[in-house]
Amino acid sequence: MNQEDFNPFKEIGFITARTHRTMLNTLNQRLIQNEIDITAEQAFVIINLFSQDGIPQQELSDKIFKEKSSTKRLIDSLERKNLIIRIPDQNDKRNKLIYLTHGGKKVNSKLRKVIFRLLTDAQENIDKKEMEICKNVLTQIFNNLNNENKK
Amino acid sequence: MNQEDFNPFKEIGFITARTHRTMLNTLNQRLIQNEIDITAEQAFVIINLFSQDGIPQQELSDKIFKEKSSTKRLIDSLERKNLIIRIPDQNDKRNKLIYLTHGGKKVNSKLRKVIFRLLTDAQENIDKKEMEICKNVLTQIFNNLNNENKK
DNA sequence: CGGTATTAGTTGCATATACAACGAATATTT
DNA sequence: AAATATTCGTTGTATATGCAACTAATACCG
Repeated sequence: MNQEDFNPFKEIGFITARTHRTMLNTLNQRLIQNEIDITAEQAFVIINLFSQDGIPQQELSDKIFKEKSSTKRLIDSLERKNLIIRIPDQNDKRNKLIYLTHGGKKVNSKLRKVIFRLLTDAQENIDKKEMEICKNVLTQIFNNLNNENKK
Repeated sequence: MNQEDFNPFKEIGFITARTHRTMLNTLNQRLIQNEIDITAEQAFVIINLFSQDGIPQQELSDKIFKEKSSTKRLIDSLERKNLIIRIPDQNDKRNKLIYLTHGGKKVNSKLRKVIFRLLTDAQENIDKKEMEICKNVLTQIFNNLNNENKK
């Protein structure tokens, strides 16, 4: 890569953005097709809560790598749909613990099937080793930039 | 990957989203630090226009893989900053051609330096061959899902 | 113990995005 | 040529996001 003549559209930033957007849009479309009334972003909150029920908002933010205000609003939208509930933490009144409702748990299992299917379709004709390399590279980029942000 | 026990947070969808967001946020921060008064998304419009000046909005949309209404609003914001101008196409009055202004061209060269620097930092300690594999995998995923959308 | 710093959650604000519906211009079909 | 279909740009609507500023609760420190 050369400063003079590099083509930003062939670089990792643009390629990652494009693929991310496509996966997100496809998931959103499939959620509608499968009559699961949540968005792709909300889906990841549900799935995370299923394995870690009753965690504070801040902890959830850290898991899904979103700003706490963004996470709050996702939680708000899920609460309106009665898929999660917020319960104040008696041990530390700053915290609000998030729990999946019965409805939330039902949605979770439908969700997982749709996501699994999407991932399968997305990875068609891709070598498993190359997929692992891809994930490692993306994780390394994330670490490179993230460490720097903490300086 | 097994339907029963796959962990969505270790799959390509989540990893791509996380890395994309981090690159985007880092670029936005650096643009502010370098006193370039545009956002990361607007930056890609400028850069694309520099190599393809005077194209219609629709064509620009296709290049940057965004919905035409999203593209329109990016163009609106750049027009407000006097970095681009819209000129109606006399040959086909449906089209509006987008041109960089003098100010837009000046911003473009500052931009490229910042983006080049970001890409360099992002790719620290990453093997070049593995980076190429990563780009190819992401492009394949994009194609897999994109072709399907057109069915 | 009391003042200060940190943390969790909230809110306001600006930006980005997709989808659907629409009008105007052009292309296609009959 | 007239009717129909497509294309381009626009707008309304709903969602997502980050940053900064704020409040309340807790932790830390002198």
